[in-house]
Amino acid sequence: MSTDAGPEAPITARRAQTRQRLMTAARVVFAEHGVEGASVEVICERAGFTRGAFYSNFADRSDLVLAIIEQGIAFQFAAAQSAIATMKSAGDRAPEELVAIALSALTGSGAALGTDRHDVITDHALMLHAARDPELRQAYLGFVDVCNEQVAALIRDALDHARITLTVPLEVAVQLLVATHDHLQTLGLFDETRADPSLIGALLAAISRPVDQADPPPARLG
Amino acid sequence: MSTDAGPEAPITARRAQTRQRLMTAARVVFAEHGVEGASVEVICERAGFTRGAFYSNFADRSDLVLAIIEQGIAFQFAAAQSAIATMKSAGDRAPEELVAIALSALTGSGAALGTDRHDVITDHALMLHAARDPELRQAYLGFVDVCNEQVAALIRDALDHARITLTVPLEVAVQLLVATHDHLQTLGLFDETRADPSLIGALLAAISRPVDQADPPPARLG
DNA sequence: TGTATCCGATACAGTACTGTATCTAAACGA
DNA sequence: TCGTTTAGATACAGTACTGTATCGGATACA
Repeated sequence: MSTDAGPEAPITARRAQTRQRLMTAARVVFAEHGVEGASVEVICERAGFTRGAFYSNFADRSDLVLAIIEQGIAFQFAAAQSAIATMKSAGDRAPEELVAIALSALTGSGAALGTDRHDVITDHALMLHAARDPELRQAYLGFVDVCNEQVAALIRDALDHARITLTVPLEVAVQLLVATHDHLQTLGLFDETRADPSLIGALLAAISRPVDQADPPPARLG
Repeated sequence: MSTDAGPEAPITARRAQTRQRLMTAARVVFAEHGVEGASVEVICERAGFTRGAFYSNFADRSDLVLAIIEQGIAFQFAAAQSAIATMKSAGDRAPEELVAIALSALTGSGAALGTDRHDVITDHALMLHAARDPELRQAYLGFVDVCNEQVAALIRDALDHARITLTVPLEVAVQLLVATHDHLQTLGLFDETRADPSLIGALLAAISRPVDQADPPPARLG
C-alpha cells in the first residue's frame, strides 16, 4: 500500500528521497490548510516538484495521507524504543523528568511537548481525519492502545526509579497523564507560555506518594 | 461582521432562518470534510439551497466560518448560564455529578461529553482552524479564558455543595478536569465505550478530600 | 388587489484542481 | 560508451468550485 500503481515498485534511493520530500512538504501544507484543504498542486509546489513527481510516487491524494499516517506511527514506535533505552540508563533523575521523558516520547496525538508547532497541528489534523474514516479510526485505536501500553511501561519504570508508587491504577494514571499532556500541547498552539509543564508535576504529585510511606486512607468522595 | 455586504442588512425572520439552516448544514459538512475541505457548493446542497442563497447571506466562505465560530461561543456562554442556574438549584447530588454538570456545560473544545459525534468533530476542527489564524487564535484564547473562569466558578460551587475541598489550586484543578474531559471526548470519537466518565471521578478523588478532614501532608515528589 | 421589496434561483465567466498520457533527461548496467 | 531504465516534467482534458450579475416569484404593505 501507499506505493506506485505497480504491485512492487522498485524503490531507489532517489525515489525514496523524492517521496520523503513530498511527504514532508505535505505535512507542512496540512498544518497550514488542513488535511482536506491541502491540494496536490500546492504540496508539490512546496516540495519543489511538479505533479508528475507526485503521481509517480503516490496513487492519489488519499494514498499520500495514508502513507503519512503510517510513517507517523512508525516514528512514534521508534521514539518509544529510544525512550525506553533512555529510561534504562536514567540514573536517579527527578520523577517529573522521567515521566516527561515517557510522555514526550508517546502520546495519543503523536507529537511531544515542545515539538514544532506545525507538527502538533498536523498530528492533530491527522487524528481528526482518522476520526472521520471508520477504517482509519480502527487503525488509530490500535495505535492508541499500543501507545498506552508503552506509556504505562515507561511510567512504571520511571516511578520505580524514583521510588514512588501510584495512588490510582496505572491505567488511570496513564489516561490522566496523556490527557494533561495533550491539553498542554493544544494550549501551546494558542499561547506557548500557557503550556506550563508543571501541571504534569502537579498531577503526578496528586496521584502518587513515596514508596515507603505508610498507606493513608486515600481521600474518597461520595 | 458576518452579514451581507451592506452595512446593516435588514434581518427578516425568513432570512435569519435561511442563514441558520446554512450554518447548521455547514457544521455537518465541516464534520465530514473538515473546515477547509467543505465547499460552499456542498454546504448549500446540504441545506437545500443554491449558492445564490449563500452569497445573499454571507460575504464568502470565511465569513461563514467566522459566523459559526461566533455562534459557538454564544452557545457556550448560554450553556454556562444554564449550568450555573442548575447548580444553584442542585440539592445534594454527588460531587462527580455536580462537576459533570459544570464540565458538560463548559470545556475548551466547546462540546460536552455525550454530545453528538459531528458536533465534537466540528468543534475540534474549528479549534484547529482557529489555531492556524493569528487573529482567530487570539479570539479563541479569550474564549478559553472566560470558559476557564466559569468552569472554576462552577467547580467551586459544586465542591461547596458537596462539602469537599481541593488539595490543589483551583486553576490547576480546572486545567486537569478540562484536560481529562477533552481527552475522554476525543477518545469517544474513536470508540464510545472508552469514554468512561469515571475517569473524571478518579481525578476528582485524587485532588480533593472531605472538607472537615484533618490536613494530612499531601504526597510530594522530589 | 396592486405594487414595491426582498430573497433565493439561475446563468455566466473565470480559476483551481485532478488525473492521465506523453516526453525527456539523468542514472545505471553491460 | 551505448542502450535501457526510470524518475520527474510537460501537456492536455475534464471537473469542481468560486464569486458576480441578473432574474423571477414570493412577501409585505397600502
